[in-house]
Amino acid sequence: MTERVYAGTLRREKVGRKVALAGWVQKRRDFGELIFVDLRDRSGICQVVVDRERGASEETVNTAKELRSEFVVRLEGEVVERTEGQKNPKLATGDVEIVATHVEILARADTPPFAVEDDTDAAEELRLKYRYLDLRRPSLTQNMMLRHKVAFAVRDYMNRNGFLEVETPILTKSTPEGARDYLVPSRVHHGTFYALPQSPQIFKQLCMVAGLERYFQIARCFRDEDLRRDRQPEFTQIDVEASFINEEFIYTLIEGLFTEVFPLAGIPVPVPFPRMSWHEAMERFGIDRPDMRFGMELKDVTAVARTIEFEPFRAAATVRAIVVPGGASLSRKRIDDLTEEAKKLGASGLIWVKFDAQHASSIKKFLTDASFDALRQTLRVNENDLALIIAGKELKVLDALGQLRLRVAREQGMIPENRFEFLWVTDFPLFEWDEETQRYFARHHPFTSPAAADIEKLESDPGATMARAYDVVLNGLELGGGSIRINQPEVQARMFRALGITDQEARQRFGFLMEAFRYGAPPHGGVALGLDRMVMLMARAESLRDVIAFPKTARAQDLMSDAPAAVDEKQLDELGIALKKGT
RNA sequence: GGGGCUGUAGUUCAGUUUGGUUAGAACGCCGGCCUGUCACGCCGGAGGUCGCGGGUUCGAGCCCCGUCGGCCCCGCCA
Repeated sequence: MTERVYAGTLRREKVGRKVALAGWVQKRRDFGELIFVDLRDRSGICQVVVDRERGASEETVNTAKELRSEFVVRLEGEVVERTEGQKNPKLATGDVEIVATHVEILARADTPPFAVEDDTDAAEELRLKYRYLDLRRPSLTQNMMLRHKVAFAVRDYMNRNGFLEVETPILTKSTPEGARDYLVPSRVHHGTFYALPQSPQIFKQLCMVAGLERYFQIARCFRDEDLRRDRQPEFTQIDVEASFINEEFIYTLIEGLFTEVFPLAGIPVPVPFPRMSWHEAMERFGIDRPDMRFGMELKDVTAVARTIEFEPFRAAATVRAIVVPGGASLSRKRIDDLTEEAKKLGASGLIWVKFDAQHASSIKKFLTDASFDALRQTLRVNENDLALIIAGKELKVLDALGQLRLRVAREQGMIPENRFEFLWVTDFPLFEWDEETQRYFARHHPFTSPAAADIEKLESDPGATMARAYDVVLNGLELGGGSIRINQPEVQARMFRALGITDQEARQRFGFLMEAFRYGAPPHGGVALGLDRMVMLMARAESLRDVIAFPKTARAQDLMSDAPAAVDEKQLDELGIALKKGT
């Protein structure tokens, strides 16, 4: 039997070879006794010629006539160079074609509900229902291949660096706090539930207590929260933990990993990555994961604003601005829309100043020539720039302006394509104050170590305590984050107290971890990277759905299998579960 | 939980403003012809639960109410 080769790999070097191809019919072009068939397999597409005048029997021609889109075929023939004028530069294999001697239909196919081709305009809803057809489209096939390459490279790299891949339980225990858990009822113990892991956090720390020293896992994680284009309810983390290490070890490890992974998609990775404290990120970009591909940084104009007879400026704790280059040409309507957006983002209002001949501004009657010039100098604007100014409480102002910066940049086309700006964000506060519940909660998680110098602040000034935590950011997207953990039981106890968790609650929720730490926990720390997001950026995809084989919709359903679905009464009985009326 | 957009042949859409004869187009599909196509071409043909349910009306794809699904954003995501 002739050896099968992949259709997309055929090039001029293969001319003269007898080969077999197997795959799906992309397209048939029928000229009677001459038939062209585009054959697709996962490697690509190659044109096949079935020609009565070039050795194809009548039977072979008749078989080729029967072919329709998505039929599965096996065929044999010879690789032949096309004559000049017959070559197709649009096809990677366009210099050659297969002159077929034999064609066999392995499986027939119904007409697909949409054409299997890259530039499909089929609705995503339809494509998700027939996901196996969607995945045949070369761009999705290639995304799956890229994802495999990334996962494979990660395993290889981690292995070379002495990390052991350890599987942790999927059926685990709910730890309230954090995201909503997916629950799995226990049949053996009615009324109790497993939770699917939000991350293997506690187990990987137990691996450190267990003395495995270096752990990693390509781990599925589950969070029952609403979806976004970059958020799926189940997703994959590259989960890493190591003992006897510090922050620098993690930075070097991950930078090294990225220098092997991102080039798989042609993306260069200059190391080391720049680093920025959380505080600086907030001040300059109004966000803890700044997109460094463009400027338009936030500027502090509080001092100048105080000189303006405009009450909101005088009353505000702080006044900040961004400068939109050439933004003076923005229409009044557009600026009004931005004002609306700013209000939705929590700003009390949006002040704008155009640095054009008219000095147009929403506060023109308060704006003297002197203050206009002072603003011009402080902001270092050019002619025809536009300043967008927000006054108010510091965090609200920074946050709203940071969001506005991103929207304006997107709409004004200020974000360069094909640039990849990596960044470490460091020195996070350990706690965040929650207005709603009037208490502190852990910004990262409750096992994050406070900075050595700040341990005493756990009791005296929790809000000022810095964490040994870090995030790795790419183009404004959080790729991952981690921390050096607490390994001293008494520090952990103080941490729980600062979080308002009683000893009893702590024992109930994390007792096994607390107990484990009494038996000698090495200093350790780690990081978790979003594999899906990494592949999404590498594939230049718009949505996580484009890099997950079988993703869920915005309402967390699988349109192909129809999950989630009702179950039999019998199944519920076995679990001791009765549904509430009306559901 | 809130906001925006959206659902009409297999597919992508038009038709909804101003309710009115038989709901159109392109691609795809089916049959025929065709030896250099790769958006093949030419001739002929079939194909509709206007998401679903109810209401208003002499009459609803179009108006009203409800409901289901898809996408994006806010909240949420330690």
